[in-house]
Amino acid sequence: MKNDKQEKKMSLRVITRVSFYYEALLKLDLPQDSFISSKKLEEITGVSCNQVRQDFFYLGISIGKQKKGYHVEKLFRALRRVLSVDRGAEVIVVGAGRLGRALSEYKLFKIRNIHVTALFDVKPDLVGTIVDIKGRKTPIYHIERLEEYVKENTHVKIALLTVPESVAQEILDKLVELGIKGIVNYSPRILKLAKGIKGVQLVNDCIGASLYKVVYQIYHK
Amino acid sequence: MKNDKQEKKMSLRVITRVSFYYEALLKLDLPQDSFISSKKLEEITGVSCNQVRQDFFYLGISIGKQKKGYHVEKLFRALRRVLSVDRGAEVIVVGAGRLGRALSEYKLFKIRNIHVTALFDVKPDLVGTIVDIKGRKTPIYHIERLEEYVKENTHVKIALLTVPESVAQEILDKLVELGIKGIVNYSPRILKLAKGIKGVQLVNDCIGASLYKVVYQIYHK
DNA sequence: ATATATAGTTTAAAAGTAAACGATATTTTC
DNA sequence: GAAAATATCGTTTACTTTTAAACTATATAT
Repeated sequence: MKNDKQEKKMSLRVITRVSFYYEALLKLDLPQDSFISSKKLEEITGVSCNQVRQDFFYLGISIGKQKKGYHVEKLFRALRRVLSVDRGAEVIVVGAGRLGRALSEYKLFKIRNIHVTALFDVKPDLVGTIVDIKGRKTPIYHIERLEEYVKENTHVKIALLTVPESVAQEILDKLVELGIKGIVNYSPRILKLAKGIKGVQLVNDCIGASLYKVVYQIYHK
Repeated sequence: MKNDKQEKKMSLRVITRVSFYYEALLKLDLPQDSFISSKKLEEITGVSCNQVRQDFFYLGISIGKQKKGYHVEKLFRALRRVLSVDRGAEVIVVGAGRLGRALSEYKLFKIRNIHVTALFDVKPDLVGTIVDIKGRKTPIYHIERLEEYVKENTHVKIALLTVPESVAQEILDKLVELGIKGIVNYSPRILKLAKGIKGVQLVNDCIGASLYKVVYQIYHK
């Protein structure tokens, strides 16, 4: 079966791996006209060389040279394109607790051209303060100002949701109502979009689950 | 094909969902002798009722009554058993940055009987301080004391790894060498166990990837 | 007695992963 | 310089896991 080279829809797994390839290239900072093999990418990212080639095939990136690998500059451009790095994104973080602030300064967002422009919370000791995110002064606003902010900053289309699960669904609905088009929910509950909502991207991510798995595996061996 | 009811190996996906069921039961706090249906569990956890039944079937939990659902007390016990909640776990966090500290106070660890007993870091302004984790005073030690700590606290078998990716592999290897049996790696790189290592559980979890996915999806619609 | 809600089970479909294979450019050997 | 060996790719195939749907049975309610 031939790969038809048209744009494919990537799953979360694929996107994660492709991001790793991109970040590996950035980190290695090889000469633009050198080559990197799938084996080398395995070393750096931990993704098997078979999987690397499979991903490139799936994405229509067929620029490899036998016995050498992939031309660094070409690969770099190809990855930037599939990831839409050039377009970047400004996002807000709703819930300025430890997790929210940790995400705000997540190192790898910067090189992906993703920037947190504001945080929101209800806690009086957080609201009104300014956090420093890689040199940028970023404010924490009261959550009441969410609506105003989103309406004034129409380029902000994405929110990271790090509020307690008890209010997560409610705030998600509010965000969607305000026109937010992408949400990552980090509360330990699978949130859902209200019926009939189209064109909004929602990803649920439970960061505690990995530890659950390890605990489980240790007791079941 | 009959379900043979022997203990099955759960994947991360299954464990995550089962944890949600367990946490939903805790949260609802229904009378012990009432019933809860798969539909109701869908409402609370976001997991479809089909998937709920499928999971229970897979796990050999067949305690449902038609037209009523699952007996709350029985279900509660069954879930505790498959998750090994009773045995609990004490874990350490290596890397006391924002993410490390966020995880330390992760609400749902407590109800799963998981407790962080110590954090480790190299930063002078962190080392020596005490953080309060749900009422427990928890120390941040210099990472040099890792070996000593692990050897003195042999019941600690699990570590959460929240260090920069540049040192992640190195510290993972160290942890394994010291006898740690389970590690969750939160750095954006797929770490691997050294060749020949058996009986150690490693899960790689990249918390930034979900946002990457949302950004991607928004630009590819 | 019939209808309905709900479970348990099976089946089918989709997604994801790993492995194998053939092709070819470069390197090595004679 | 020619032939053989090798590294590496692109592609295919097979396998496994995961999810979704459909179906059957039954206890309760009408």
